[in-house]
Amino acid sequence: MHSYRSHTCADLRKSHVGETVRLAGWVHRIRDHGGVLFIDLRDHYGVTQVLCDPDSPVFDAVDGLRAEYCIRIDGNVKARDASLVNAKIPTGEIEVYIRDLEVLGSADELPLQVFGDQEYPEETRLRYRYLDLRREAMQHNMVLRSDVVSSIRRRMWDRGFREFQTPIITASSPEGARDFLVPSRLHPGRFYALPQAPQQFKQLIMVSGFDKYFQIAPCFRDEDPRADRSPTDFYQLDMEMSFVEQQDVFDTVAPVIAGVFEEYGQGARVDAPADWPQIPYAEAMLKYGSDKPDLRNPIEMQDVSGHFRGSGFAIFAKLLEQEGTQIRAIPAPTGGSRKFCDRMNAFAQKEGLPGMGYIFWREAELPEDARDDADHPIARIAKQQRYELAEDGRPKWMSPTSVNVHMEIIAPTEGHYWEAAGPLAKNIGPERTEAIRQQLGLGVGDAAFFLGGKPQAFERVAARARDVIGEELGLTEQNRFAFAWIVDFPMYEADEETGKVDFSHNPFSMPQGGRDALDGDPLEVLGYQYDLACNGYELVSGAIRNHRPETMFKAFALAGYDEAEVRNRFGGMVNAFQFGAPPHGGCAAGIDRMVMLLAGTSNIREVIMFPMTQRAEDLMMNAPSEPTPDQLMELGLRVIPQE
RNA sequence: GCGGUUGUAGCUCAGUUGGUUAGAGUGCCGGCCUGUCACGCCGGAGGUCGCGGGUUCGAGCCCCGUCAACCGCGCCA
Repeated sequence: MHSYRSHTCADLRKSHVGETVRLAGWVHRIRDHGGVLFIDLRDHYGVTQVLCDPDSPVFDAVDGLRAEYCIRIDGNVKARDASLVNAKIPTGEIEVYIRDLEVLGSADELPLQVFGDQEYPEETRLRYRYLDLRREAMQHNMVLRSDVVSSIRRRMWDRGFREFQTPIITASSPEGARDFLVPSRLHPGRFYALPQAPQQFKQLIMVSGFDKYFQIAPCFRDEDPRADRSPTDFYQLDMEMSFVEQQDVFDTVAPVIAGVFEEYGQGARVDAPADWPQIPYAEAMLKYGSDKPDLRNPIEMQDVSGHFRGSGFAIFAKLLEQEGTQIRAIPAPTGGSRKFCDRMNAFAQKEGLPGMGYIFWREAELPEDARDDADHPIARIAKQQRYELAEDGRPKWMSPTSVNVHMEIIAPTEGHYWEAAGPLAKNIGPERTEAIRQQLGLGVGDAAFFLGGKPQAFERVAARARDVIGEELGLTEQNRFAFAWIVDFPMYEADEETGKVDFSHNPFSMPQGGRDALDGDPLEVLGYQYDLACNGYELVSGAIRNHRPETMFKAFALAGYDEAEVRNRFGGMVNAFQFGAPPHGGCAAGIDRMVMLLAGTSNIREVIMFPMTQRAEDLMMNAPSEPTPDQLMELGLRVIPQE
């Protein structure tokens, strides 16, 4: 018999009854009934109940076992009595009567339990990651990760892509994030860098004529992490194709992504690639305040500046006199209560804004003086509200936003109207609030929130407010993966303080309109640069590349890099482009993020085997650590003591 | 670099207005229990209240500083 096992802990069924088997695994749980001991023996595959009665030659040894001992047992498979079958586990019809025991690895008292679903602080989980990983949820996440990667490889392969490995120890690409540097022993004072992405290599692979490349590639960036962003290193499905335009890349990648989400999305609705909208960057920022909108949330913001210009609400009216300012409304169907509005206002303040003005609509009786006076402003408003049914009987004011939220609301009842409530409404008067209501397509029971200033200053909070409003009002659809291509990214942006023009995204992207487009205002130039957003996350980022050296030099010149500097920094690629570079483009999809979405978590560390902490330390391996003096000497380095 | 939350038994947490000996669950140790599958019952051990300083007759609780984890800002072609 094999030294450790004849079966796994998930194998045994009624058909094995009578056999002598050998199992190995961990002691998941012990139930001691004095005369009889039950042990749930667990391995990667499942759990089998092992029974030890006083007749067993190893009774005393079994009595000494504790949770998470790694053991090997021999025993006889016996059927359980019908009343004792455990329907929760596939092996629940049998149990193994133990005859021999070998302790393969004993266990001290545990810093975290493998059994059960108790939550533990991440510090504990990361320090004892190997125990954390034994837990059911983590075993599931890691298997999912492996399956997703496998599925991606198969799908790419099936589309004619081939996987090639690119260097890990390579040259710095100083235009992007902070590099991880690796000192060179053979060249003291010089450093390699870990690639932030295989960007230049994959473009060189296209120049080399391979046509379609992909790689499950590690990427390294020395930046601070977020919940959805791993520090130090992460993995991307990196891909590139020759002789393609933007739409060709979309048509190639979308089925791969959609296929993976359908395969592992556990029944959640996956929008069909044909239905993925292509939203220009500027439109995304206006409607969602973000270039990675969550389209499960139907709320769309609108510019309502016109209604506040010269209005009685002095704060906004004055604000609008400044250049580049705007008042943006976030409609909140069904959010029409003071309690909800106040909570959202407090949210905005917590996020660092002065606050969020709001209006909400409620049904109110017509004022005395409006009842018999058809020209009374309130009477006119009431009349409009009563007759705004469309031909199909649907309220005219219903926007796509509100249409599936409250179909039952038709119009104000006789003698009533929809009164706009809230301090903001009082300041700007009934006509203006009614115009806002009509523009936003809201009705009784709804609310709208208002943010003013320069869009860059409030958009981030507006986007989060939109998320929270959609979530709290139950407008954001669950069990769905909603995708959208964000296109037409600007090539350049101006630094807010210095006004200096720099690349806003990938400097290797082809400007729309090519070389000629670069003669005008740089801030107007759009790139063939695109992202794929899914449920509020940036899942994919890519571009059609700039493969013409002269266009590239011009593009870099606009950002203040002269030809010599470009040759110095990107010499390998620039040189290559002088020898017949094909038009090409591609993208990179975040593997960790994809698995995170599929695992239904919002913490990327849940799907990374051995993640770093927020301060980029590995608590388990004790990294980073101090080098020995010999190592430093050999590398010709000296550490400057920090203050 | 900045802001916020958290830090109490091995682990997860409670701890009131600053007031006697800091509690519960779980785990651990001991005892009882032959059908449990989150087994049950009885008993026990286990505490630098993150660390340092301060206020006070008295600090887990208030103040200052500091460390760590997390969340966010900056950052992230």
